[in-house]
Amino acid sequence: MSSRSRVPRPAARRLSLYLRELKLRARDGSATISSRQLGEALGLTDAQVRKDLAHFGHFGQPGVGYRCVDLLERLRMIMGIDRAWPCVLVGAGNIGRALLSYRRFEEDGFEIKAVFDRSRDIVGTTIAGHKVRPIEDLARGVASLKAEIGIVAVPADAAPAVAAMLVDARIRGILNFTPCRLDVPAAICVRNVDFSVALEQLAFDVSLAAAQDDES
Amino acid sequence: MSSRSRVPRPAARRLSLYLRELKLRARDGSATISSRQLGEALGLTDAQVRKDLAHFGHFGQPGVGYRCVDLLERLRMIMGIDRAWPCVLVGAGNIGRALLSYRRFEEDGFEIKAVFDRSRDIVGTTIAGHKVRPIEDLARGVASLKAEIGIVAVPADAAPAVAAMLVDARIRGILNFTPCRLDVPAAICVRNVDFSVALEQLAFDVSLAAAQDDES
DNA sequence: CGTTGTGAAATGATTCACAGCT
DNA sequence: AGCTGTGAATCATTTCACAACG
Repeated sequence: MSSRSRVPRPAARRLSLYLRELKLRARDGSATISSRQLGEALGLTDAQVRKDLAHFGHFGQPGVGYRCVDLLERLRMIMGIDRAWPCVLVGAGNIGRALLSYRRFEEDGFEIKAVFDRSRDIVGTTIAGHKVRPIEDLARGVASLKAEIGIVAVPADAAPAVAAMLVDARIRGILNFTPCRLDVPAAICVRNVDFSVALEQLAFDVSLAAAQDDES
Repeated sequence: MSSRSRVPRPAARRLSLYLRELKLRARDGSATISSRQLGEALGLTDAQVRKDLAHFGHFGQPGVGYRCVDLLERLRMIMGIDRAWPCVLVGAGNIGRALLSYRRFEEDGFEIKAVFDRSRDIVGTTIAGHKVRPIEDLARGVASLKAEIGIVAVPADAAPAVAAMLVDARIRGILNFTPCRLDVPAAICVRNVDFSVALEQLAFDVSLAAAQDDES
């Protein structure tokens, strides 16, 4: 489809939020939703919702709004999640285990096809139905499963090596749960989920809110 | 300190990134770091680093750069993490367990002071040194521990009720691991960590990268 | 009516470029 | 020399406001 180079990045990132709200509405049986309703649910203005969606096509009906199920399906196509995304997980520690038990991924086509760990104690055990394989099998596993996304949930010190292995294995994207900045070729997408950063930013927000309280 | 209303939000969010890199440099024994080095490590331009930091004060020395330990301490003050932040965790499932074992929080002054769950099977057990308490004790616990941050790691259906309880308990900030948008008064800060959203955005990025490959 | 889609205006953020300091 | 801090210029995003539509 058309050139998405002109789509503002913030707009592209909000698509997941629209998707989530639409799933809820569709499940609740709403036939349509207006940009105002969608915006209200997400803390955005109606104009922003319309402009965001308009970057990708003409999905709405004047006087009516957007048909939930329709828009849902269109967004899935646009985001590339109208198909299965085979994933591999590296690291079967606490975070890895939590991810394996997190059923919500599968709803969206993300399926953890294999789990790898370096610890001899963990390799061979089964966690939430997944047998843990030795890290040495990673490249072969990625290739044979045609996995495109790698989830890194290892201790920080192992992260660079794991990232390098995933790159060698021709992975396309990495979801990084370690606090390291992974140094990978530009063609490989990385998204970081850092709990400490999230907590710090929250503390910052709370501090600022407290400072504003004091002012008034 | 001065009015921070004019600090761009993106700049404020990058402070955590600067902090993380500075910790590394300080640990490695670097005395100073230039805006260019800091930017390179984080994928930003030197000008942006300087402008970001200049929003909060004059921390650098022309011809030299920034003294790592100094800047580290200043950033901690600015972000409000130069003190302890007592936290409570609600939900002792897989994610909650992972968080309890995540030692990195404590390094930064975030300490989980109490854990609550609604399941009779889990209440009373001890996880990573924390005894799990019944959810009914939440309000009392928050008050007696003077907890300011609540971490929500419960199933999605329980999230709204838990958020309401935390609000009633006079919490200041919520770190939300559920895929729900929590509806709380404006004075209460919420930061969401949604694994599915992260995966979706990653898949989107990968799709776009693939589309660009095809073009060329 | 109410709602979308969209140019135009306003706001916000980043980059540039350089004076001034060490 | 090397580097910071910053006004000015550029670039990006959001909001406004309204014509066109069902």
